[in-house]
Amino acid sequence: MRVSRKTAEKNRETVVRTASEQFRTYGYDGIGVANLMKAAGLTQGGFYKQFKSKDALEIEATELALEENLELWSQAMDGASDPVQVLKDWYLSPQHVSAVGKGCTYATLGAEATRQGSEMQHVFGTAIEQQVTALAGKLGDPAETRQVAIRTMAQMIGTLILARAVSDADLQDEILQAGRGA
Amino acid sequence: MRVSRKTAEKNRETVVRTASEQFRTYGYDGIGVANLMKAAGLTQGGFYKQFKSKDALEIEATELALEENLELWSQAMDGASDPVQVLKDWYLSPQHVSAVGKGCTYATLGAEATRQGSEMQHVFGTAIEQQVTALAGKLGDPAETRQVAIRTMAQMIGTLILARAVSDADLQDEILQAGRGA
DNA sequence: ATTATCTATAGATCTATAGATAATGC
DNA sequence: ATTATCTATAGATCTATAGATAATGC
Repeated sequence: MRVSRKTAEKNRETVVRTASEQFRTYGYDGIGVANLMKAAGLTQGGFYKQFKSKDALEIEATELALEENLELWSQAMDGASDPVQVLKDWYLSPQHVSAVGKGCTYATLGAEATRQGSEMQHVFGTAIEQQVTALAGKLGDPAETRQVAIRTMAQMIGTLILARAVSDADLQDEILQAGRGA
Repeated sequence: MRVSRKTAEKNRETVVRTASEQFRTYGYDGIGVANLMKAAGLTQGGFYKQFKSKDALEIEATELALEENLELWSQAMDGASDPVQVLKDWYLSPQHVSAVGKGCTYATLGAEATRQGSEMQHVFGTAIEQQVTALAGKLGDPAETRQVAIRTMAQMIGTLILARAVSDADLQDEILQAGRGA
């Protein structure tokens, strides 16, 4: 039953990574500790030896998801001559629309974060600040870049949420196209 | 205990209206039938004589919330010479940011709707289509108006979600200002 | 000997139902 | 007599804890 400390550390990371995808897919309240641990290949009993509470895991999993976000945006824009257009095309692709669990955390959990208390808001606040700074760095005019970066982020997030909320394929297409344009 | 049919119908409407606010505030999974009925001034036992299931109430309450949305946007733009700017100023005001329960349903429940099954997606799809059509009707150039309407909606929704996800007042202000500008 | 994970379960909460109560509506 | 709402509760599920099990690490 017992595993080595190295394996235990790996198991813990697997739980956080699994949770970061499951929360994005089902919401914080949409999946319980038992199913989370099962999805990570473990049993529920071990959970509270690794984490203080489900709330604590929500924070850790969200931090990981938001770090991945930052990394993915960076990669998408890397070396592009028109970084914003490349970012939009990647972010608003059908692949990202259907990749809910591995996709943008702002779009999946941003609205729920508002209800999760001040610690979660702090996690989102820090991440948004970093994301805006990183995106602004890719742009030209330093005076307006932060405002442009925020508008670009908001536009993409709002577009992805609308596209996903819709079942009609034509309307979804129209929404994504609008987001990619101007 | 029993009340007149007229009162019973009124009670049912109170439950739907209360639910439309409570779901926006706490999420579909964040409030139970017992607390919902208590918030409407009734007890939980009567619920299932009025509604088939909690899912059925979620659909009805969301339909009502989305109808109110359409109405509010319309009112905000009514008679304005620059309807989009007026709409943005109203939508991205500090009042709307804090009025979660009575505020925009796309921003509070749009991401969760994706997980609630095809019936809920259909409800959102229909509402989005109506909202886009109504907003496009307020704009000029008929060729691009739907795309502009969608972009405006997405931008506002994304901005509101980001603003609410943040606890830092300065960052929230910066986000809202970016959304109101160009 | 220590401890990572397991099985089992306590206690709270959630959806849904059953049957009692009392006012309406024929 | 009918029925809108109430109290009470069944059964499922959720978070969290207790104690058993068996492999690691001194």
